[in-house]
Amino acid sequence: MMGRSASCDENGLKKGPWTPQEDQKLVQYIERHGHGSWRALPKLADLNRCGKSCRLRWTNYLRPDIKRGKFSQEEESTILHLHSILGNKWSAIATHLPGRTDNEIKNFWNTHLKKKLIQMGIDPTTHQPRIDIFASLPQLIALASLKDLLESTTHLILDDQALRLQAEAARLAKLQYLQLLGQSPNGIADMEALNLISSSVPNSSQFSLGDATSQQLHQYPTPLPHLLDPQVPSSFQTSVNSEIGNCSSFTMLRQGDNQTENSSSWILPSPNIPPTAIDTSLCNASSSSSNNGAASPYWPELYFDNSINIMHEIS
DNA sequence: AACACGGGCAACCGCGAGCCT
DNA sequence: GAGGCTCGCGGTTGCCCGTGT
Repeated sequence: MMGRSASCDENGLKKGPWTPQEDQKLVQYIERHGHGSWRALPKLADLNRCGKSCRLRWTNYLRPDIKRGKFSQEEESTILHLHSILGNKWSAIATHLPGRTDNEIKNFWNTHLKKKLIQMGIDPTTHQPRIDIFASLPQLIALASLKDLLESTTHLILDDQALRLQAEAARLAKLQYLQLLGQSPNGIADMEALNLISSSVPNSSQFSLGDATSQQLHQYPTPLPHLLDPQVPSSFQTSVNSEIGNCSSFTMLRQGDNQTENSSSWILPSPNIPPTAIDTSLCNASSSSSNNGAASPYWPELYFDNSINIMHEIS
């Protein structure tokens, strides 16, 4: 590979958080002379930092045109849209968000948007509904049914044998679910999703995976009412129920629900958008530019209006 | 009041691309 | 064409602070 710049810890250069004095020196120097060569800058500006650190500090924090504060709904939508096309091309995404840095967008994605998508049952990498999670529904439904059945008869059979049966059933269901996750190509994302699902379910600790043998089924809440994220509107849930295995007609609206946080409207393409057409026009095109081939046929129609322009910019 | 925990974010690290000699 | 230098990008780390116990 090509040569690489010297590491910042050479020559005892300072690392870590910047002091106001250092900031001042950097800003004053760049205002007077421009940054020029980043490698030469620290010496010229009397900073005991490496050039890389100076560049990062300037581009991510000190630049005068940086917009700080919360992301607006419009910005959030733009990021989602662009990520669905570009994948983790944060710098490319940042060029469409004036005043926002790639680092800021990346952090916002990792801490907010990614979780939001997972909670909504959407794979944050592909931006497609997570049918692998839905595929595990039968196991969980079976668990719920068994629980209901047992509950209805608990007053008749409360002896140790019944409790052992419950525990064994719960254990088997969990093992099945673990096997399912193990077979999934999205293993890690699945675990994230599971954690998120668990975190959104009251008493969800009872669904933890580490203590399968010790749990007893009668402790479980009825999973079904919670299984689909309560934050996901009913129109989506209904659609999910009827469209498992046929995701082409997903419709997802998130308008006027009881989200407490500052959420934007979430709209998945309506059935009148032929996914295959979008696949060929966008997904294929983006696969060459995106590391993950992360392209989605499942984002709002309005997002696609300027997609062609963006794709032109990419190429 | 003290401690533990988790989320958010700034900063660092390693790699690859582009340019120059 | 090979090798060196610089810059920029994306992934990751670790600190800080708010919140819960």
